Amino acid sequence: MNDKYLSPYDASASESTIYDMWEQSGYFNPDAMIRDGLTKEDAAPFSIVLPPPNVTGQLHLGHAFEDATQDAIIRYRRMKGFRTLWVPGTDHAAIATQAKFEKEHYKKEKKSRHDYDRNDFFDMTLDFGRAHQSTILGQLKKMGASLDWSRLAFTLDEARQHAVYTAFKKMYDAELIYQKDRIVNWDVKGQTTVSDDEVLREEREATMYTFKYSDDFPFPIASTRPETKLGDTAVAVHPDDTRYQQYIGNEYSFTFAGADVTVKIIADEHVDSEFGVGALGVTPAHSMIDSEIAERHDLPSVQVINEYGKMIIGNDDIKNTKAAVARETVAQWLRDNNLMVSEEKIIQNVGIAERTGGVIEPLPKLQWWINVNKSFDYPHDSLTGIEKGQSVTLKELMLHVVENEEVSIVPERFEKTYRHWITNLRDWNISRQIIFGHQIPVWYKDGEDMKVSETSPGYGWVQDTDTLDTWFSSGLWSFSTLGWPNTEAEDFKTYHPTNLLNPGYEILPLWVSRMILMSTFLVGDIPFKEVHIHGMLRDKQGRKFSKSLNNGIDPLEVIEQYGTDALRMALTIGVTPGQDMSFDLQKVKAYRKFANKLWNITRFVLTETDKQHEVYEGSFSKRDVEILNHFSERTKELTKEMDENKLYLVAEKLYHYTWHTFADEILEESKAIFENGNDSEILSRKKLLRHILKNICIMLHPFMPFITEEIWQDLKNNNDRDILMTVSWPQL
RNA sequence: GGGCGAUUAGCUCAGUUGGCUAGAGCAGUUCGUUUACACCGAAAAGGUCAGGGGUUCGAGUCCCUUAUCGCCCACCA
Repeated sequence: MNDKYLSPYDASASESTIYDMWEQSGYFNPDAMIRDGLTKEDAAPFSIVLPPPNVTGQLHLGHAFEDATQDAIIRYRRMKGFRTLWVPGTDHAAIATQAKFEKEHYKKEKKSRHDYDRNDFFDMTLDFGRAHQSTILGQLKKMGASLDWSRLAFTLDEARQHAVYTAFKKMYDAELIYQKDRIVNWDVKGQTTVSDDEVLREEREATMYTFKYSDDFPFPIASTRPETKLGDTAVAVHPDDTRYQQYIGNEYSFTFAGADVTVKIIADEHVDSEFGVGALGVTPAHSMIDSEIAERHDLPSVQVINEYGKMIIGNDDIKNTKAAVARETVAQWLRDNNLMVSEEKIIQNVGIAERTGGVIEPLPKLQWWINVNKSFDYPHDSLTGIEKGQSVTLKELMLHVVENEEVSIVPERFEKTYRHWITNLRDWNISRQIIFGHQIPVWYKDGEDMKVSETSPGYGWVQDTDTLDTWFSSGLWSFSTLGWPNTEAEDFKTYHPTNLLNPGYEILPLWVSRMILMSTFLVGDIPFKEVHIHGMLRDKQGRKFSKSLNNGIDPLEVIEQYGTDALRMALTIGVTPGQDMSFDLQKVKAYRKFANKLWNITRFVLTETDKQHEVYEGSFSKRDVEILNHFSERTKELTKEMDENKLYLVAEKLYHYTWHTFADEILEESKAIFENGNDSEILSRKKLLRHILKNICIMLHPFMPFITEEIWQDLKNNNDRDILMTVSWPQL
């Protein structure tokens, strides 16, 4: 026996050696598995794309959680004989990365993006991202992730750039991408638009002002933002509201805080007559709802606030001041002119940009959009339930594949969330006024129509300066990583659609739905068959991990102290899909003990038996047959649960069997047999111990890949495969 | 305002289509053991499955309702 079993299992001593061995074997790559006859040539494919981590920082425990789950599934499928591919990659995370880089760079150099040429700034940000990428890849390896590194992708590399531009052109040609001046979520601080999903809500105290526009105006209106009222072009009331019937259709002109305002009284179903005074001042330029009303009634739009959050009209006290300041100035003006009816403190939700924390100022901007409600003739014939040429909208496609169960969402309740979200989906604003990202492939030249092209159409053409929303490129992830737009690429043909996606529920609208949109339109197929949703990790007290709470746990430190296998078990057992889980180091500790238990079980077996015992040809004793039958029943049950991705059950049952059946019962009674039994009983039992321990290693391998591989190296027989990772799952 | 989830042992959670005496890990109790393992073993303890009502031969599981906590969506101006 190897002396190393005389001391407790030391994860740190063996894990990196084991990982190197795997990596050098090349078997993370399914092609190598086939080449060496470890996977059958005609084996069914099984593929997962790694949700690409943002290159903004390091991996946290949440990533480790995802990695543990996906790697367990991948390792299982590989052992099960599938042609198994897990594609690694990272996300350039446009605005998040740019914001972070700019902040750190400013701290050091006192220079911002405005101090650099566009290309230089882009390159600097890219370098920053690349540096994080290499850290991230190192961390994934520490986790034991059996990703095929030969297929590493980045959402901003050349191949993905080509995919992005191809996608843009196809959608533009189908008239699903359009350019339009519309109200956007403008992040004043970040100086860019953000999509609806990147706007967070924060409760803030505000004042509800009730006032009249002028003495001549017949009734008061209410608003928390009187400064925007300089841009009102209508007052909307409910059509059935008797109080205002007589005014509908009238037009009033007056000067309001120095601005010439003309409002028309209109009737709109949207107005809630119960709320406030039941009359809504319509500001088409600075409110999403109001702009919709304006569109219905064909009202003009007057912009009041610019990109810097400053007033562009109004009297001298107001013009050029910040909107928040102007609010009070206008309120004072109302008081001074005896127009103010009442002021009431209320709590309201304010939109905040997710990445920069800046207040969102809705204002009109010329932007690029994806139209989710436009009908078009479906160009593919490969999607179940939708025929080629059938008239559909992107929204309908997104709903169809989920309702049709082509894409199944686990747990099922998230289908409701998904459906609800898609149903209310508005057009997707895909342009961003930042530098780090895919520059929009649209070119302009004086006197010519704009052109969509991957490269410059020729002399004198200037490219659109906006970049694409980062989710545009990650929406392509399931197929841009597999060779698309070359639809003849081997990987694309073999591995798409992928089998499984393992995202957190918070990313369902942002990413999962976008992948479905892109894939159903561009490829004519679903991006993945199953969405296996995970919950969020929380700390011991059930709080989110966050910087402000400083309760973060570095997975690498946990690994250093307890070993990757222990961490992986802790992130697997007791975790059900979609359910949040609180993380406690106690748990990791417990599974480190388990690793050591397995270590000592091995020590016992290696001490008492040798490879010769495995080929003992006598029959098993009656008791051993009983044990074997029981074990194969368990194996059958566990295999079924693995097929259903019930990792939390399998891992726990293996833990229990190993410790409390194999060690506590079988090993204990073996001692007596070895002392008092007859030769055939002893030989039977020795063969049995090796057989079961080997199978435990095999089945535990997806969860605890390192220690099981380490043990396998000492346990394997001449006719066994060299590397446990490539060994076949028990056949029944 | 709308939607969803959670509530099971001191703590963290399982409990698949309703079916033996409701399980696991950790913590705690008692005893034991140092030639596989003290990162150990054995034994016991611990639950009106949030409350109430209903369906059923049978409910932790299905339905209704109440309560508490949490999350998501929604620019009542």
